Amino acid sequence: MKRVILVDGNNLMFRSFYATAYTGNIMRNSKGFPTNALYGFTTMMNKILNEEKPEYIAVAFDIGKNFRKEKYDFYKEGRQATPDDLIKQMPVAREILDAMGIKYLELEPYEADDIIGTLSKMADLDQEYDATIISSDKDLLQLISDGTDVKLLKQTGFIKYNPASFMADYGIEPIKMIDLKALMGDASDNIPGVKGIGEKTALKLLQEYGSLEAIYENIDSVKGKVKEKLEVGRDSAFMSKEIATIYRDVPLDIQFEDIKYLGADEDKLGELFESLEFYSLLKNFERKEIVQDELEFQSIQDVKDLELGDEVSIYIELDGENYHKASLLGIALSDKKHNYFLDKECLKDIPELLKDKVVYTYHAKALDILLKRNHLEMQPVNYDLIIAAYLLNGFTKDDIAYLMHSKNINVEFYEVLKKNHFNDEEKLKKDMVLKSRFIYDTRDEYINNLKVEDMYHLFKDIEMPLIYVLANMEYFGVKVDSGVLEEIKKEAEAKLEVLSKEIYSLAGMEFNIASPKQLGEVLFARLGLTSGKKNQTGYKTDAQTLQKLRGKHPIIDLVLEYRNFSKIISTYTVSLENAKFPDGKIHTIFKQTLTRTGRLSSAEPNLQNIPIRGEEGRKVRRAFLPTNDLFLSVDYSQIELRILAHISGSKELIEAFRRGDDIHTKVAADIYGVDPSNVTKLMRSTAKAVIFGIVYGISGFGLGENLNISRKEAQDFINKYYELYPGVKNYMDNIVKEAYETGSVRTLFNRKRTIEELNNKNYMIRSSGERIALNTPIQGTSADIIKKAMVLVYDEFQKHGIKSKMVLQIHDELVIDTLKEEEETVTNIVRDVMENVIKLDVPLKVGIAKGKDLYEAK
DNA sequence: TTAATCACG
DNA sequence: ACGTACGTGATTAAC
Repeated sequence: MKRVILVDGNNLMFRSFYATAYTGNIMRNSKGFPTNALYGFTTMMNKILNEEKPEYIAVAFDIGKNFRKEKYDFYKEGRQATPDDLIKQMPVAREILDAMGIKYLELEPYEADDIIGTLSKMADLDQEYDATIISSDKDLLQLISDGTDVKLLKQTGFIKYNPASFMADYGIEPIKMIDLKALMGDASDNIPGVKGIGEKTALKLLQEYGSLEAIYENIDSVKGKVKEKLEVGRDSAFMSKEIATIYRDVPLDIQFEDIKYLGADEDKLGELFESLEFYSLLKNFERKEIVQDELEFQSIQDVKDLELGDEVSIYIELDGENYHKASLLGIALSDKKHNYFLDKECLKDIPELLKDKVVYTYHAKALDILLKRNHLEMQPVNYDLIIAAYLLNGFTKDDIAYLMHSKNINVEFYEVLKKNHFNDEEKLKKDMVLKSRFIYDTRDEYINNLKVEDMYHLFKDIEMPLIYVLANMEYFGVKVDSGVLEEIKKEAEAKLEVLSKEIYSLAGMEFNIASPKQLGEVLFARLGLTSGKKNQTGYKTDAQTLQKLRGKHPIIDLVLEYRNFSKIISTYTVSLENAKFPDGKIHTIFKQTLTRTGRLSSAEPNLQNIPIRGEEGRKVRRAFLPTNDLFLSVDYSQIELRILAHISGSKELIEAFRRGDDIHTKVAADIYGVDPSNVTKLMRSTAKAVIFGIVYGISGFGLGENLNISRKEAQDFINKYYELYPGVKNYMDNIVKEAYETGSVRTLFNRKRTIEELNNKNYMIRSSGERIALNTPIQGTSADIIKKAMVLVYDEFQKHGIKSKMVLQIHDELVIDTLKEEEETVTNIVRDVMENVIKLDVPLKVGIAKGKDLYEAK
């Protein structure tokens, strides 16, 4: 028996497209070509090849005119037009199939269904062949027969139907699907059926009479309303049957031998995947080199051989993404006329070579840290492409290859380079000089775009100098005491041991407490606790859910405690220890070009989420020690709310801040209508939640969930707040309106964020866009402010010869590793700079803490 | 690789 | 009728 796989290509493409399109940001390659449907389609085809191992396979598509539509113009009427982004991908699907060695079939004026029906008929007639149809379209179920089964794709997985299993599910023969549709119609194809007859009645009728024809032959034995409806809808029923019937004699003129699976042409497929940027799919096979652009350049061993103009671009390539430990592979330089590749030994000459020149680069922070690691020092560069590109487009990935591809210059992506080509010196050189050339050649354009977008000041006076502030912070690092970490770990492990024993005994079995799946089973199936919401994989067991179950069973508290300690062990002892460098310090990477709001992020390891809220976790902070004498921590007090007060112009909020009120207490007093002195802790924390919720664009429902109160009560709080602070409500309405009009929002420093979500037709995504519009100017302005403060603090330190070092930024807080003798000066500088960095309608206030470790400095 | 969870502002 | 708070990074389980 030979197996034939028949794939509904149109169906697969639509499915893949809509599976991801709803998020609003569909997947595209660096040239902006949409690739989401193709990606899903390709993985699906790979899966089919792996699972089915077909000898014969064909993929059917719709094309051109459609005979059903020609005859009945209401057919598929009212359907949304196929999105352009999907149409564009359709021809490429065919190219992919060609490269995969899979035949595709299409013939005007037939639909994919008809082509599949024709081939399955061939299989039905030929004893030697069995067909399997793959689609998520139920219409194809009518083709099920002894020789044809259907793999019906579901959201996850599939159901395989043969005549028996179909009968078991539907209670009718597969071919009767047509009659079923003739009766009940099909809204998506706009097939009318019989008005008033739905699936239930239709199935009953068919089970009783066998077919549409038989029903009408015996129409007199049908009773009541149903009979009336059938009589009225007679013509419509027969016409619907005609439309719903798959045509099985499409003149394709092919044999099964014509659709033999040939296997992939890997070179061709590789090229396609390259251009689509499907790197995960490329990993599976060796490829031919991509055709790449070339450039004339000189390879240099001795810098004496260089001739450089006044403006120079430099690009370095490292053998890893963490520039605190990666090694240099080479250096590329370009000026107006020349391109050079310099051996890595030339690094030592770079500072002198570039002295007093105007220097451009890509990722100046990595360059600066590389130099520092080699005990070299260079003047700040004048222009960093990575920063410019990020400010102009928040989606920019941090690989220059993406920028270059978007301008049709084909260099290897870093991910691929790292995997395959670090040893290929010639290739490395060629790519690197292309990169330095690109930096040089596009500089004016980027600068100009920044000016056009009113972000040149932000670029030049904040982000560019900040590069060096961050480089110094990262390079100086934070000392970590392994002994303290080890102690915390031991203690936590001991707790875990006890806790797990108790948990096992309460559960009556041993299981992996760290597995949400197993834990859910134990809590809700075994112990019978009333389960709350479910997630994709089963029961929700997160802390919020478990909190609500406290008191219902002793195991809950133990599980919460278990989670607490295991988090401390894994994330805050073991991995922090692993992150230590030979100098006994941690050197994080502050990512300057990642977040959509303008904040920094910290990684490898993240030093912006060291525990503080819980006492057990907070102890981890004892392990963070100053290299100098003490830590000074200065944090903005309620900066986001002050910014809200300023940009909304809310009179009430501004006055409250000017008076120096405790804002949460003040709002609580207003909301509850009591005197501030009578505000309870609960009232204050409720008010705090309301205020934060407002900043995030929360709904009554969300606030209710959060505070564990009814949606109505929560909504009342929100309404009350709007009533008391009309300026805030006004701001919210205006900023959303403005965002819809311009497609973007800006911070006080003009940082721009485009919000594509606002154009989405999905309500949920659009709402999310509105919340982003609301929140970004606030969060982003706060980020701008502290960034500017960091630059100024750094400058002041230099000016006064301060040896204390800024080491951490945690969004609204700066931590300074301070020398005892500089304590007072440093405190004054940091406070003054932070509070006076910008004049708002409300004062900026900071809180100050000091200590011998990070635990105390808070 | 993805989903769930939890740490921070 | 819908689905429900902004911005991050790291670990683990499970596929």
